[in-house]
Amino acid sequence: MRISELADLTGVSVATIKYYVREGLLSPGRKLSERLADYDDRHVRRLRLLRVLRDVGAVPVGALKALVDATQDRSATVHDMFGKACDALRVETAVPASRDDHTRALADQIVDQAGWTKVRPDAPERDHLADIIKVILDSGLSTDPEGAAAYLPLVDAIAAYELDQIDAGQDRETMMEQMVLGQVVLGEFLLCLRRLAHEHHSALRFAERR
Amino acid sequence: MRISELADLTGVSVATIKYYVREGLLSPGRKLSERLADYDDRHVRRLRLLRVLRDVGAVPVGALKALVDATQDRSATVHDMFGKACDALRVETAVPASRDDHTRALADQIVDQAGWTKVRPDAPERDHLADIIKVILDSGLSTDPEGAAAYLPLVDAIAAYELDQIDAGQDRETMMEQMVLGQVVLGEFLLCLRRLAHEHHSALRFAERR
DNA sequence: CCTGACTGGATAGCGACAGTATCTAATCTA
DNA sequence: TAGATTAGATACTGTCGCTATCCAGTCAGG
Repeated sequence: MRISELADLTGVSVATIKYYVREGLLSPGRKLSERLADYDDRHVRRLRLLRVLRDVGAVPVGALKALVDATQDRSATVHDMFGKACDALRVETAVPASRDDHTRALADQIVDQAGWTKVRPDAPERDHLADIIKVILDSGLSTDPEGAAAYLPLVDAIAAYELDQIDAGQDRETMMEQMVLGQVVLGEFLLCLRRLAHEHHSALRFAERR
Repeated sequence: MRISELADLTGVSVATIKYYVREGLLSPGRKLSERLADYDDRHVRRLRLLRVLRDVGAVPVGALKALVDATQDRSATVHDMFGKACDALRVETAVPASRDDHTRALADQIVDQAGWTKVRPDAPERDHLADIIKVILDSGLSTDPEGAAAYLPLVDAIAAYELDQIDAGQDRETMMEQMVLGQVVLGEFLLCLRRLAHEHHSALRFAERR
């Protein structure tokens, strides 16, 4: 199919498609001649995926590039690929405070306590967790620092459920797609449900309070 | 205190403080004279809060303004105020697709099933949930549309725990602060834990797979 | 009293980001 | 053969969240 059809089919403008090709998010079409290339349904799929990630998850274009690159490396295991996806999808929280050994230790302790033995000891996510813990402690949010424990089984159940949804029988590109969509869209789903639950529980507690 | 002290204390530049005052995120200092105003520790608190919301949650300045405005309305109940906070903190997912009655019905059904009876029938979050459900269905993410049911008790437990952390004995501004911090920072915490859990469970399932 | 640093307020500018638009020369299609 | 379309390059736009500059008035130290 030609580029204009691809644009019509996906609702993405021709200019944007060209931009994505330039940025390496989308492979160029198969060249038929100097001024004509052919796009197939793999392009349609990819483009739809990219749009969902941007529209729903506001994933920056640079992160999308990292995701594409991770899929490309065919020597890595699926798990390595997923690890790179997690790294790319983590929003860089700008916490300029210097690294803090204490909170980092707390973070490791939480991972330990959750029983997530397979998390790389050098996973960047651990530092990120430490940063967030630092913010929580600094802002006096948690009177009970062990309260995190309450989250762990719940989060574990959610993550296990989501991973079970991924069909191991598919090719790696499809699996990556499911992983990334799960991470972003179901993450949004989760936060949305949580806001609704907040509204309900806040009503139970504070409806009368002025 | 003078503006330069406020800046030093919070690590926010004088120019940025002026910008926040312009945008209505921060009240102007108490005027001592034509060219001098006094800032107190309420300004320090507010400023620290604003920075956390921006640095950790990437909350847009416009949403921060909505939050401040919601706190200002002293006639509303605490619950109304929290409702406005939820509205402001929802990232506008650009799903240009037309509203869909079917997914909206599904959304209402989920809220129902969760037992969140106190959620306003016209809560904007319901539409947002409908949009996300539409994306989930369109992208063929969920083979099992009832799978959402698995999330509900977990999310409910998390939200209930978080609301219980809010100290009803405080003034409304402090309660709002706790609510908003909980929403944003603990939301980030939750997603961070989830990514770690994803890494663990992905290792269990796909470590060998190439 | 003088001088230089600082202030509130207004306005203009900047850099990153995510596209858009324009142009060119070639090529396809009616 | 004429009008539309294309790949590719380059330049432009609009939004966001600050920054920088300017102004004139004021304060604090010597």
